[in-house]
Amino acid sequence: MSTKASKRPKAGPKSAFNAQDFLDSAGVARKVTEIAKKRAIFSQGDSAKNVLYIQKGTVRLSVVNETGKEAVVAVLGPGDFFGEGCLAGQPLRIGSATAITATTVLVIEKKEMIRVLHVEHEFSDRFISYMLSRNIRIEEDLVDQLFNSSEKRLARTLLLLARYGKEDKPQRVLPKVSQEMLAEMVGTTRSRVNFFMNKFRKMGFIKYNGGLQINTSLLSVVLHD
Amino acid sequence: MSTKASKRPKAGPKSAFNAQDFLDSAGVARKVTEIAKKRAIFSQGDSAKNVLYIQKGTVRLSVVNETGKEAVVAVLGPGDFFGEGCLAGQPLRIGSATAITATTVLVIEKKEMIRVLHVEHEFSDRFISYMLSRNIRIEEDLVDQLFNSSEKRLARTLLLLARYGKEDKPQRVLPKVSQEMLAEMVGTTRSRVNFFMNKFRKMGFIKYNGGLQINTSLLSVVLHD
DNA sequence: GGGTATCTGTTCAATTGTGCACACATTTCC
DNA sequence: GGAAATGTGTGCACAATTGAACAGATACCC
Repeated sequence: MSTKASKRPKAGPKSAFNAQDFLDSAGVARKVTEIAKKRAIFSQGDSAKNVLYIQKGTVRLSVVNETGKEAVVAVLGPGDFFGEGCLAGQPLRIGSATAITATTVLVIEKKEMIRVLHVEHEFSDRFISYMLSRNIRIEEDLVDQLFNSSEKRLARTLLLLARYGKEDKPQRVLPKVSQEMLAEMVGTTRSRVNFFMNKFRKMGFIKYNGGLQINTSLLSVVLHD
Repeated sequence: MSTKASKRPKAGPKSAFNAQDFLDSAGVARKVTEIAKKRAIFSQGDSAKNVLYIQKGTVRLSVVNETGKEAVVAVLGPGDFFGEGCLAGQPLRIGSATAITATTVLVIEKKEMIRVLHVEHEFSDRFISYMLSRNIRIEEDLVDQLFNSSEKRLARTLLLLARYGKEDKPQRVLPKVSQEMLAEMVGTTRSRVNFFMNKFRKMGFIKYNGGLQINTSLLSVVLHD
């Protein structure tokens, strides 16, 4: 399976907002579900009846095409919503959601979600903010695809991954991601990723010390030609 | 100027909802502005202080990179919002909005927008719906880029353009779009677009009769290999 | 510990896409 | 009308990317 294309992890950290508190106080029919590492939360083609909210863990959204190629559309973390397409009338899930690490999600029924959006302003604001920033992120990813070569896209992906756990330290050890996964995130092939990773290493932009370490400021240079 | 990358027109038609009515009834500080064909509504780098709502016309959102290449991120019509990035804290416009045809927009101040979203449920619903479908569309565009060759992307773009004015008629005359613009929408070069357009024509998928006509069902075949 | 599955490094031919260039057609605007 | 700006049809050298293969390195499971 999985041969091609895909996208980066999530952007900034979340506020102190806690969706569960709201849902509790509003008496919402919510359900907390735990998903083990590598388990599917939902699969492409499933019927779509609820919106999910991540309390803990990391979730990967991906799409598979007819020929079996897989693309990672997003990597989300605590405070992010997903599966919200059903609110726009999508009857089926257009992609799959998989837990990358052990994950806890809040399952909110579509109907409930709509009701709460009307009742709880803070919740509504939170959701709108989320949608807005997600939009910005997807649009950036799209523009990145339109403009840049796979080398630059890989550099960008690595930089975003490095920033993931925050900190502006020049060097950061990354959670382990295989070249295959990087290829799916960048939207290219593994051989291409391998080629550029070795190139970056030779140029001192990245290092392998047990985990992968990247030199943020050096690697950034790749983005600006 | 403008050499590369970009995206399709908007999706479905809008409901009978009229934002102005809401804004009027809520006593919103709104402003109606008319923009002539080809005129800029805002430009990349401008400060971002309001959200816009299209009442009439067609608007193109584009981004230019350092080297001057341009990518069309979206083509929007009546009922669509744009410039909403400022609500998520973007202080500057990350792209430009240009009127393709004579356009009438409602200019809603950021602060007002936030207030109205809290007060008017129907307006809030409308905005959320819009954000949801736009999200879906951008994500589709992204997946399209990740998976498909420029030939398929061009076919998809043409099909979406054909569906633009609705109708399921097998043939439809399109609003005139230059190959240059198509290249920006598809995310490739004009020579590539020209090559495929001629190929499609030779195969009878499209025709030039004054305007461009496309045979929807035949062209669809390209998408499925 | 040892077998198996997964990941990495590397090669390479074939395909796809880019960037130009130039002639000609069509539209737009004094 | 005629000049200038835009758009179209081509061709072509060269760059980037794919896809597939295979061997060795590592991680993971019983």
